[in-house]
Amino acid sequence: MKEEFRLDNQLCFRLYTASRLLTQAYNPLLSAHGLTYPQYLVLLVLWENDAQPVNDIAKRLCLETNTVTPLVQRMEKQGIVTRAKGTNDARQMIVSLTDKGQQLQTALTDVPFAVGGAIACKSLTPETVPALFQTLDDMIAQLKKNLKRDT
Amino acid sequence: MKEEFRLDNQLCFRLYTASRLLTQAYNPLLSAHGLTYPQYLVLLVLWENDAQPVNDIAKRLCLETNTVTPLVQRMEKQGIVTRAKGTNDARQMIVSLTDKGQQLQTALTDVPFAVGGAIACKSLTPETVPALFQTLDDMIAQLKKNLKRDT
DNA sequence: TACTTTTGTATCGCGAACGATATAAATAAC
DNA sequence: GTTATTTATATCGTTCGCGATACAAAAGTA
Repeated sequence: MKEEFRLDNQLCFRLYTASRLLTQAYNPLLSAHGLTYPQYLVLLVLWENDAQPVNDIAKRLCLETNTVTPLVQRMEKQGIVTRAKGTNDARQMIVSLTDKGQQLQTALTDVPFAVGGAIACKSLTPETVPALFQTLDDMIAQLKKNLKRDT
Repeated sequence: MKEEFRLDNQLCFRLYTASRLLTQAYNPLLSAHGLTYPQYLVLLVLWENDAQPVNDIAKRLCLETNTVTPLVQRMEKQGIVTRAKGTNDARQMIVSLTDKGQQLQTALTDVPFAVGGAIACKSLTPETVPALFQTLDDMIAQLKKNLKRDT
């Protein structure tokens, strides 16, 4: 058994597991409002800048548009967002928050804190978090560059 | 716009993105052998210990058995593993590697190195990786504990 | 022994995620 | 100005991932 194949040596498995478990921590908080985690991410994007085309949302979340399109379609069906053809560019589909979508920001105020509590551990301190963010951002940037190159 | 809602302040979004992009880096290497990333994880588990029940594989990967069952069913169809009822406990379904499954370990020898190259960046050094592993392991342990408590 | 509870898998349904493909609109090339 | 190319979405098919449910086997209990 080669050392490189040991599950405990895999960075990817750690990221994969941490991501899934952390998403699970969000779930009860979000599903109480009929939301999923990816839908919550779309809301974060729109709360920062309302009325964005599907493509911009996808780019911001590093997702493909064929993931985002059905995602926002479901959100439209729930009355959280509206979808309207772009006026400048008729190809674009502009996604905008409804009142309900805006109000969710208030309803979800305590979500970040609740999740923060669920992951609080001795390895995550005000000193270590910036370094962790830096490392992850660096990795993400590197992966984006390398993945794009293969296209 | 509250600071806690800024996408750039979200740990979960970073983990989610890093995990997905890193998985995408595995994809061309694995799909060349007809594998997906979760199937590769099952192989890592079985290469360490062959002939395990579905439940043990699921626990090792922090997945639910209703995710692993169809996963190994597809792998069985591909001739990578076999599934057989347990002799001690007839409820268990023991998953074992076929010769083809064993040989994949040789065929995939260079995968860890290729992926290592794709994420190589200045934030990932022999000095920083152990700390990163520690932080992620710590987070994962904490999340497991808190998620279990809600059950 | 008979009954209840727990455990291990499996099935179903739904929402992602993404490769592949299709289509219309905008842009570039000629 | 017509044709070719690129761009923005959308649709389709497959594989996760997981909550809910079902069911048989094992373990615990009376």
